[in-house]
Amino acid sequence: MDNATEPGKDQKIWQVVLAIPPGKVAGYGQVAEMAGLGRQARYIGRALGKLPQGHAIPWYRVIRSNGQIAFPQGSERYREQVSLLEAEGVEVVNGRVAMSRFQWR
DNA sequence: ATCTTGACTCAAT
DNA sequence: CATTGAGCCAAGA
Repeated sequence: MDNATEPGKDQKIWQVVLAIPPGKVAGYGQVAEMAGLGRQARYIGRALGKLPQGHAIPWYRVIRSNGQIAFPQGSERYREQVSLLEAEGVEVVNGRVAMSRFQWR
C-alpha cells in the first residue's frame, strides 16, 4: 500500500463541511477532528482555499473555534462569508457568530 | 533538507 | 477584551 499522502484528505474535509446543515456553523478544529485529521485545523483552511471555482462546498459555514470569522473584518472574503451566513439565517455580529449557532449537535 | 508562512487553538499575562 | 508565546502540521520557496 502506498504510504504517500492519501489522495482523499481534501475530499474527506469537503464531505464533513457538506454535512453541516444550513443555519449552523462549525469550527476548523472541529471539522478537522470529524474528518479524522486530528489537530490539522489549519489544513482545513488550506483545503478550502484550494477549492476550485464551481464547487458546492459551503466553506462559509466553517469558522474559528471561538465563533469568529477567519478573515479580518471589512475584507472582501469576510463580507462574502457574512452575507452567505446571514442568507441562511445565521446572525453575525461584529465578525462573530452566536455560540448557539455553533455546532449542530 | 531548511526556513517561512498560514482561512488554527490554547493558555498565560 | 488585547497581546504574546508556544504548539501544531503541511505546503511552498
